[in-house]
Amino acid sequence: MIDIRHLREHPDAYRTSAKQRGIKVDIDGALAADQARLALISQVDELRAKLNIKGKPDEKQLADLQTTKADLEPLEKKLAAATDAFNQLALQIPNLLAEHTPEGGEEANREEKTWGKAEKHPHLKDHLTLAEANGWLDFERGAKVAGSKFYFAKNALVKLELSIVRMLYDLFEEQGFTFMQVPHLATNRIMSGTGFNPRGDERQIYEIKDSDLNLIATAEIPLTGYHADEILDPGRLPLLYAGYSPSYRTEGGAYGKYSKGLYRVHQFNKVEMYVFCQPEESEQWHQKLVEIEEQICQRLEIPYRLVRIAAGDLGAPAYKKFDIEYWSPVEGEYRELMSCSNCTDYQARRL
RNA sequence: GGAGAGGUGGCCGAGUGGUUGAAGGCGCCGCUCUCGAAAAGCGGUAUAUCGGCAACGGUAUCGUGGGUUCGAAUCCCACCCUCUCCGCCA
Repeated sequence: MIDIRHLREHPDAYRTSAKQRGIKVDIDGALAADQARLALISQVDELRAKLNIKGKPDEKQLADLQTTKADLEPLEKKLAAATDAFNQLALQIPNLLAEHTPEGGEEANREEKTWGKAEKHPHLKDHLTLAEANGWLDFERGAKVAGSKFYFAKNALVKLELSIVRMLYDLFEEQGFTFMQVPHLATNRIMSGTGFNPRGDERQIYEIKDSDLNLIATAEIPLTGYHADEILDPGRLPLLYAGYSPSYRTEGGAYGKYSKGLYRVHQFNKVEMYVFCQPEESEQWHQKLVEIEEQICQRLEIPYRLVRIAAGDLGAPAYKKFDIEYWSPVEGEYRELMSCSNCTDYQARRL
């Protein structure tokens, strides 16, 4: 959710952001709905003020109160409808764009730096061939149990993951993060507050039938919801959290994208870092998180590059985003490994 | 799954239809006292939103959503959550 007062004053900034992201939103409609809403709020408040008398009314007052109440009811209904109409439009408006966000789609993503040697070794086995040959991955049986793109991980691969997570635990502890295991289900409200569409057309989320719960697509979702409805004392900030959880994604419409082996699977484990901080510190913390991600790659001796994500490749909540892509020596190209976004107050306002 | 109890401000806790946004206490902030601190005393201390340059004023908020009423923290209905006991399963 954007700041409506900011939108009133700077609608063009939001128009530009939406346009560059390739998101169609009705800014003028939202502003008009906002004005309609404001007009109704003052009318309703005025009538409510009349109703708020102190003590017991006499008969004449009582008659007036009943008239006022009759006038108020239709206005309240209008206001509720106007508020809904406004919210529906406002919730679709994406966050602002940071300065120097590259214009264009995925192809406009800008390489900021590289680390390590990017050498191609086509004679090496790819991860799937290697893992299956060693009995580390079993997609066939995964499919038997849960369908295509599900897998069993075994032995050394499991040990590798546990080891990496253990390493991250130490790193996060060192950096002052609270490492959490989180609920793997979240309500519609928390999902959409985070910026995911659990029930929309483009949804990538598994929903739980006959409930308003969904499987999380990232630990970002429960971590964002962790402080929902709370007003945080600035003295407690920054709050540094890390979450470790499976991520469940339908990956609908993923055909055509690179999807061999462990790419585009429906379930994978992931660690998420999350910081709640003062607005004026968010740029600094964003940089810090990117730095930690780089440190992780460097400790693991994984060659990578840092990429600034272009406007057209950003989701609605992100104000600024970097990806870290690791170098794949088999394919001879960089592939997405981690990402890091500054969402400013977008999720905070929704939750 | 069944039975019971309960959800009130930063925290504890009063409050069963009308000057209750809510007693009292704790905490916090300011002042007095003190060389300083503690103690004591006095005063102040919720959030959101609308209007206003501001002072300030209006509205809403006592788990959530509905309902009754001129008026609801208080009465009715549904749901959510917590605690205790029983059952069932692991």
